[in-house]
Amino acid sequence: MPRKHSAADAPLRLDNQICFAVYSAAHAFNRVYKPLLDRLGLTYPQYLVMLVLWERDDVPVRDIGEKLFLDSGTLTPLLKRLEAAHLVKRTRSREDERQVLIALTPQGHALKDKARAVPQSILAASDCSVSELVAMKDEIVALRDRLNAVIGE
Amino acid sequence: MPRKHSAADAPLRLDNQICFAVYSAAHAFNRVYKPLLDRLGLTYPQYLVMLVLWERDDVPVRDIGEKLFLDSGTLTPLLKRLEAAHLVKRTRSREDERQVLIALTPQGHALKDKARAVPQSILAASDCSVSELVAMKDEIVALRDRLNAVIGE
DNA sequence: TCACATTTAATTGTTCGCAATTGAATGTGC
DNA sequence: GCACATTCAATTGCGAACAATTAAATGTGA
Repeated sequence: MPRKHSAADAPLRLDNQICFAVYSAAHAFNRVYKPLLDRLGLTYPQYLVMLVLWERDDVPVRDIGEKLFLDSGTLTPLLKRLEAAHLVKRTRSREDERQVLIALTPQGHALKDKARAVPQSILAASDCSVSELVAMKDEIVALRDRLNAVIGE
Repeated sequence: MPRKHSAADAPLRLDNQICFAVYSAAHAFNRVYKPLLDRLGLTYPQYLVMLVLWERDDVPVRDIGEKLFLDSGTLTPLLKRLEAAHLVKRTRSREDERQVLIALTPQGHALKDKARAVPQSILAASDCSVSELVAMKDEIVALRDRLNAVIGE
């Protein structure tokens, strides 16, 4: 007779699933970021794009997509919103007319200084030592990369 | 003179951010789940709702939301889709007419058996021992709960 | 050169996720 | 019993996220 909490059901229990842990942690991060990013006028995915651009400017959409694991269906409208906010400029590459190059505007560059406060606040909110966070991050990245390897068959 | 990779910029670098690790790992999980859940006719958030219901049936929307950290704006349309797929039934509670109770249909119950294959496939894809995954899961859940505690001031 | 595949971004349609609002039901203090 | 706040789901609007398709530019082989 199957009981309410049979051992066979353990793998299906919500609290046993690492994917739900990751899923719900991502949402929790988003909620902590929200008020911080509101001050910058950015959403979290837009913030990620800006992080990429602050590292290297004038890159094709495809490069941004590879770093963030996002495709053009997500990035095209997002980048248009960043352009509407005067943070980036989108121009067709002259060497390869298929590519659209994304470059920061002066305002986009300037926003970087304001953004420096964000990681500090997040560190405080996580209530955790830097070394612990780095260790966790490395584990999660390793897991992510193994998962992504499976997707590519 | 700020160089290309100055130490002051380290906290803003994408690869140093645990939140991006979590964010991208969540997407990677989603992509691994996709083909498995397609066979069940479920999306990942729908699968999470079914996990909750397989543990305890006939619960108000609010209870599901608390377990999954989702609100009615997300759950109402999702539950209507599950109802359209004949997996759940939505009925107003007679004790409290504000509440909508979600109950599994026979088909919803039956789907549980097919779902048992899912966690196994995920375990294989993560290419990791169960004990390692459990340890990681506990760390991530602890981090998530600290973040959620900050949100509630 | 010319047919053909590949690359790249854009578009369309569906589903999440959440903030803000609405409206009905319930509970509370007086 | 009645004004008032609270609770709950539903709704609206916006921004991701992604699959599938489209269209243009480029590369490749015969």
